[in-house]
Amino acid sequence: MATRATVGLRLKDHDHHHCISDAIARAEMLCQRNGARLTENRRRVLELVWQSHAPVGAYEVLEMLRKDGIRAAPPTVYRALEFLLEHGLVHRIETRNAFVGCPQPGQAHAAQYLLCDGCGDAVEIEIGGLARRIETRAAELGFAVATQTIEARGLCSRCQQSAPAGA
Amino acid sequence: MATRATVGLRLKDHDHHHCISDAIARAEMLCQRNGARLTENRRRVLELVWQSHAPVGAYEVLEMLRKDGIRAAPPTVYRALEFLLEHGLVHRIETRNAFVGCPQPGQAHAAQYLLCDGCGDAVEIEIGGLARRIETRAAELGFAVATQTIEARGLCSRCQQSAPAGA
DNA sequence: CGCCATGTGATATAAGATAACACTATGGCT
DNA sequence: AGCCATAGTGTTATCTTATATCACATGGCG
Repeated sequence: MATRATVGLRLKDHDHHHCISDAIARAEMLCQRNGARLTENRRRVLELVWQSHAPVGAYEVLEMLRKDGIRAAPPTVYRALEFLLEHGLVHRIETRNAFVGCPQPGQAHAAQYLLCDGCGDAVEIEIGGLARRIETRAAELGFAVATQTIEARGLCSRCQQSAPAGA
Repeated sequence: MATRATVGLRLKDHDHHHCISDAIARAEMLCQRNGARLTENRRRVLELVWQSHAPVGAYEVLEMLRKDGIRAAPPTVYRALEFLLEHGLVHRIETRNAFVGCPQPGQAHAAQYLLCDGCGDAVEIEIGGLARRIETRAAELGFAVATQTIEARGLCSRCQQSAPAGA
C-alpha cells in the first residue's frame, strides 16, 4: 500500500516546514487562550498530521510515532486526535477515515474539502453561503443541523494533467 | 449498543411495507432495463437495507441474514452492497459506515442527506444547484469533481421535541 | 497530606472491510 | 445435448480502523 502520508507532499511548491511551524504556533496560541493543554503527545501528533496536505490515517500517525522512537499504542493516537478535533486543530475526512490539519483553527467554520484521488491532497475551502443554504433547507423540513460533512472527490489540476483522458 | 437497524422504524407514520415493496419493484425494473441480475442474495440484502429509513451497517445486514437462516459471511454482504451501490439502489452514508436505500434509483443525482442523531433516520434531499455550486467553485480552482458526499447531522423535528433544550 | 481531575500506558477486543481461492450457476454457442 | 466463458457464490483468513478497560502518573487545591 502506498504510504498515504507522503503521497501528497509538495515540498517543491512551497516551504512546507513553514506550514508545520505555523500550525504549531497557531495551536499553541489557541490552547493558551482556551486553557487547554497542548501536551507533548498532542503536539507531536499535530505535527505528524501536518507532515503533508493529504489526510493521514490514525495508524499511519502511529507508525510515524514509532519510527521516531516513541512507544505508542492506538489509544494514544486516537486520544490525541480527539483532543485536536475538539479544538478544531484537525478535521476528520470521512470518506478516507483520515485526519488533516485545519489551516484556520479557532474560527468557527463549516468547511468543505476537495480531495484529490491522484495525489491524495486535501484542500479546505469555504463556499460562501453553502452551509447556510443547507441549514435553511433542513430547517424547512424541521431538521436542526448540528454538523455538516461536505467532501468532493476528484482530481486536482496537476493530477488531471499527469493522468489525462482514458487513463 | 442500540440496534441501529430498528431505531428509525416509523411503522406508525406510514405503511413501511409499501416502501420496501416499492423499492424492490423499482430495483427489478431497473435491473431488467440495465441487463443486471438482481439475484436472490442481492434482492434479500436490498430488502434488509430497506427495513428502516435508518442507514444499516453491513454487519447488521449480515446478522439479519443469519437470523433468516441464511449462512453468510461478510464478503457475501459486501458484494451484494457493492452491486447495489453500483446500480444506485443504495447509498453509502460515510459518517456512519452504513448503507441506506435510495428512493430514486436510476435517475442520476447528487443527493444530500439529513441524518438524525436521535432516531437514526436518513432523509435524502436534493438542494437545487448545490452540487453545481460546488463543482463550479472547484473548477475555478482547477479541480475536477467526480463524486460529492454531503451529509448533515442533527435532529429531526420529532427528536427535537422528545429531547428538548439542555438534555 | 488526601483528594480529585486530567492525562497517559498497556492489553485486549470490537467493528468494518477485503484478499484469495475454490466452486457453482447461467447463458451463448456449436 | 455438450462445451465454454463469465458472473456469482461460499469459505477462510486477514487487514484496517476504532474503543473499552484498568492501572498508573501528575498536578492543582482543599
